[in-house]
Amino acid sequence: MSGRILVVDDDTALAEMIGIVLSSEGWEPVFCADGTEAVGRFRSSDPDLVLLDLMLPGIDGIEVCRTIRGESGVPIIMLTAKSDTADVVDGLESGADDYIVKPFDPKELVARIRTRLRPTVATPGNRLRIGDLTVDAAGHEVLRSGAAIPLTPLEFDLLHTLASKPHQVFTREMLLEQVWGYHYKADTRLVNVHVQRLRAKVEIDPENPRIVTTVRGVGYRAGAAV
Amino acid sequence: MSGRILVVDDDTALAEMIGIVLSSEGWEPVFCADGTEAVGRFRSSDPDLVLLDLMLPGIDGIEVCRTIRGESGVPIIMLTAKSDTADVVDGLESGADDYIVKPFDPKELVARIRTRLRPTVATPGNRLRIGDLTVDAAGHEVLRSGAAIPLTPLEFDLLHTLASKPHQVFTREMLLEQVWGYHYKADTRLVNVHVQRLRAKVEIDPENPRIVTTVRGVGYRAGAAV
DNA sequence: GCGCCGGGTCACAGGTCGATTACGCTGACC
DNA sequence: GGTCAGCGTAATCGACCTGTGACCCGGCGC
Repeated sequence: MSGRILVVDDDTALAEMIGIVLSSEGWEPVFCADGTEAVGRFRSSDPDLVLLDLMLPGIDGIEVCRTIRGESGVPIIMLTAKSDTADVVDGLESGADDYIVKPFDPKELVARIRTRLRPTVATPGNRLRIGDLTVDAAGHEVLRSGAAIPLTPLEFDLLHTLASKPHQVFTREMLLEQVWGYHYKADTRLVNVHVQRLRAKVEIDPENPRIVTTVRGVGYRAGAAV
Repeated sequence: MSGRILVVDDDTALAEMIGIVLSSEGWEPVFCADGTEAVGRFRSSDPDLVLLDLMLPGIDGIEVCRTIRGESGVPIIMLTAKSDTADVVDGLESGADDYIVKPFDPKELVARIRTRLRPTVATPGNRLRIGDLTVDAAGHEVLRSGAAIPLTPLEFDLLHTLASKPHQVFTREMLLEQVWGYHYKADTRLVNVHVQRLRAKVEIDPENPRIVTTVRGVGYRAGAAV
């Protein structure tokens, strides 16, 4: 789970500390100390998340937040010394996704960033749960009640992609793009075959798939119909 | 933006206060005071958001959070008296989307709930409500009290189109264009047949349709006459 | 009562889509 | 150079949609 993070704060000492924390988690910090530059820096760096101080020289943080939110759905976390509830409300209403009050514990910062970067729904660490399976992204393996199920790299990527957004339907085109990296039109029957191979390994009863289910006319999804 | 919100808290006084706040914002609160019942209550009520106390009789809040997150991408906000950072981290890592420490300002609660319910790019909460049904566009399925109703692709498109504008009457020509893509004149009886097939699956009493109603001489609409 | 119209119900045949199997290719490893 | 796991392609089979025609039913005007 890597990502580029734009840090907008005029307190250079704090920004430096944040940078260290982010780097240690494997994220790439991009800095900006001025509100007027923030939006331009956002456009040029195209980050995966924005840490935004409310009190900024130049434009107000709220205004920056609105502008960015107007252009993008990127997660924005407000970061400020103000603790007044009214400010929290204003911040969230202006489009921020979260709000952290200084001083804060770096661990909490990391946890909240990770939550925002999490692809919709995921479970702790790098582990996804789907049905009675545990998909360990870091260890690149799939576990059922503690026992590892051997999968080929492709099968693992396929399962991992599906499990990253449980219940969301992926079309074959989406899977070809995300798993195979085919950005152009390709034979979608390829997906059928590999879903079948994946099922043969992970499903308890391949006749009635519960891990990877078919949505006729659309595609596949992780998780059985409730 | 209306929504059903499941409140899991054993402090009945607090729950009542929260209920008042939620109602005043136009949200519909559903209560649960016990951890062991929380998951079942979640499945039956199919809420749009969950407010979850960490300290619960029965199962631990963290465990409840994990279970719900394993089944659904519904936003979860942790609500707790603990202010230790480690708890915040645990809560977020277990799949919660936000974390509020008691005591809290109702305004902040509302702001954070609104933020989670806000349609974002990352979580396209494309869920439509029609009668007692939930139409999940992303998951491409229709739910009645948590249970999925199997529909064919065409039936789903038809219901989704009707549900996208509740109470609006669609002529058969409009439906042929939007659902079938027929831009020219075609046999409109085709629509009758598929509406009938759809009703046979989604209506509790097909004799008295309440999900898809007929407007004689005009067409069909989702929802009963007002 | 009778005929017309709009809509509901049913059965069937063709077609589409997905599951499954088989087979050839390739690159890694010994 | 041989072997084998992993992957892509093709062909077949079966299940399920889906469009169409036929018929029924109730309301309405004559």
